[in-house]
Amino acid sequence: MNLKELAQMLELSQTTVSRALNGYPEVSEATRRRVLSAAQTYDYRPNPRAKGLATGQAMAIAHIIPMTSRDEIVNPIFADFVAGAGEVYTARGYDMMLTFAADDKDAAALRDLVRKGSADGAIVHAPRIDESLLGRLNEAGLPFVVHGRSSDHEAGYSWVDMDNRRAFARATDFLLDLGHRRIGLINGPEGMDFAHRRRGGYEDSLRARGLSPDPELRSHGVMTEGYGYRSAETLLALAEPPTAILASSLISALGVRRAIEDAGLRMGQDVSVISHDDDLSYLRNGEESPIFTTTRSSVRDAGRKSAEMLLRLIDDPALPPQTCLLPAALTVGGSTGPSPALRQLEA
Amino acid sequence: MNLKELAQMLELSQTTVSRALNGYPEVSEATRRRVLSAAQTYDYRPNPRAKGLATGQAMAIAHIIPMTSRDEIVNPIFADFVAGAGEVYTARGYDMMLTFAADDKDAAALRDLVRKGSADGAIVHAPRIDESLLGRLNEAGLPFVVHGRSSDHEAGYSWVDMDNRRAFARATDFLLDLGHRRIGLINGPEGMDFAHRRRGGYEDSLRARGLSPDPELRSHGVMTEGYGYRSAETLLALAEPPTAILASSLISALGVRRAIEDAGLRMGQDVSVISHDDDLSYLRNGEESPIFTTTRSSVRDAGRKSAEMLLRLIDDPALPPQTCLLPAALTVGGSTGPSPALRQLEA
DNA sequence: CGAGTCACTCAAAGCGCTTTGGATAACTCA
DNA sequence: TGAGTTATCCAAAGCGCTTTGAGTGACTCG
Repeated sequence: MNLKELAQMLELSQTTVSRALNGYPEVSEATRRRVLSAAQTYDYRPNPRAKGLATGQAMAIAHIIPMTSRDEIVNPIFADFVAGAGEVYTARGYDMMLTFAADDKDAAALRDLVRKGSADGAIVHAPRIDESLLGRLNEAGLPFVVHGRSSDHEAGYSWVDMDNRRAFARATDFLLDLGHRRIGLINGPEGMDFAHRRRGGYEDSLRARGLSPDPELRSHGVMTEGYGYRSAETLLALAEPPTAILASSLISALGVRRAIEDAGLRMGQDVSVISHDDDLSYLRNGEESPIFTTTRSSVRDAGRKSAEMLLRLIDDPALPPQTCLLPAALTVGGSTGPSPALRQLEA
Repeated sequence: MNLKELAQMLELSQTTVSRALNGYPEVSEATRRRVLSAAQTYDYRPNPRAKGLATGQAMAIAHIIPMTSRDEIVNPIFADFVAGAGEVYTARGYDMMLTFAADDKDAAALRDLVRKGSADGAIVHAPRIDESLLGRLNEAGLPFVVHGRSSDHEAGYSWVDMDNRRAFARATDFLLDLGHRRIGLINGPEGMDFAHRRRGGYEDSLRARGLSPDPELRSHGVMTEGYGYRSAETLLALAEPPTAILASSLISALGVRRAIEDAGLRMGQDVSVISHDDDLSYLRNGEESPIFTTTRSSVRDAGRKSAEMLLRLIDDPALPPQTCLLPAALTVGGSTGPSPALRQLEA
């Protein structure tokens, strides 16, 4: 059942039917009702492609995942983020499409998207410190929102980001207040923007207390459980091991904890741990009482926020770049406590 | 730059240009080269919507994620699966779109998809034991592939699935061979098909040795770390606790391990653990030496396989339903050992 | 040498929708 | 009463592509 047929059934022109369906004013209420109910009973649904061709609107949002290599770690955050964004899209009738942009080929893929193409807007995931994608998207004139930021990218663009710097500064402050002086940082991959910012917050906080960050206490890597384990193992084997560790993800924090226990130490007593918690639905930080002390910010929520922002941008292209900085809550769990030195003093 | 303009530049008809571009034989090699190079230099890209309208092909695959509630746990497997499928799609020029099908509203969403609509085919994720989606998709005549199966669904459909039954039977056998007699099963959510099959394999294996499955040793739930912890805690507190535990996911296995250690026991000695491992890229089971003994099957690989199967089905609609049962490798790690009874005997 | 092939190429119709630029009839108001 | 509005509706022109059905030379062959 297409427009033409429906119009014939109703003995009306396609124009009138189209207008009735799309809520244009130049249709009498009587005919509109008639059209609407006919559309209902015949279960008419406009062909999105034809509509798109005619209007130039695709009613679809592209999610762009930069990938340097095929085998790159899939971001564990991704599923939750997308679920959040998906809620918003379905409510507004938008489709959602996934694009993997391999660094070399992405130019082509993006151009495909853009040329009044398959998507009305895009969301960029996991940007690097200097994400070349952003420049290209800006040139292309496609509305887009970045989940995260790209520190070295100077041009304006819209983003939704967690306050990584502040979160890690607060976590570091918290540990310093507990008397810890040697604090390890098991961070995300070197080139990622969020990792950059987290390190910034951590180092700022240390410097603010007159401590100079020790490169030995810092590591970068893909945040697997094994990476957390190995990094912590290395840290604990140092001549002067840290009494507290900051982990960039709950997954690697699980590895950190394992390393602590394997070393015969107790987490929260011998070694304190704070992790960032993306509030992933399948990796709750102890449903009842929190195991880890964390800086928490829901990725799903960030997905929702990003989608809403993007749709706003699409609705009104004149809008200046929007930004949204999500705070992270510092919630205290069982993985932190006073530094051993402080503990001795108290005893 | 569109076809018309490109044709004008070349002083050819749109027909010829279109044919040259799409590899039809009735174009001389000379003109084809000319067209191709012009397309190259002017960076011409056909408008996918127009192409779709004209051909009836959308060049897009829908991934359907059944959801009963907004807040349902997002499947942690999803990101990896989608990455695998995405590789195949991009290689073949297909787009990938995500659809969340809330049980009540999905009828409409699916119909949208189907009516020669936005997608040429679909992949259904995480089916329940009786997934009503499948019936609807079959009626609709849209090619689709299910990741997993739907036991109660009798009509034919194509699927790619891990051999859940066999994997869990083998794991159980392995534990039985080690002398374990009380084996716990910390399974996935009750209604999910894979959980159903895993339990089947586990119980079959027990029965084959004359043991009757003890309902007390079995639990169902969403596979978070916390769920693994609580379930294991409960099991270990039984009057006659299990000496071995089967976990349905590495994430909950981490919880199981924590519970074992919190109870003052040692994994692999006092309590053996086997987990299923979906080989997720961000949750490696010990990059160097495996921590857990697992039944492993790569979800990413399943994604690739599913996508390939679907494209085959789209290319040749006459094909009968295809199936692909992926084996799971039983790899021995440090989390299993002889049962305490056997250990004593040996001593 | 004329009919039949072959190798290329083209004009135009069509995919299903929106939108422009009228048309028509019914009303208004001086 | 006749010009100016207003409220409805319509025919037809796109949107950018594929594909059908024909046309045009050049070439083969009996």
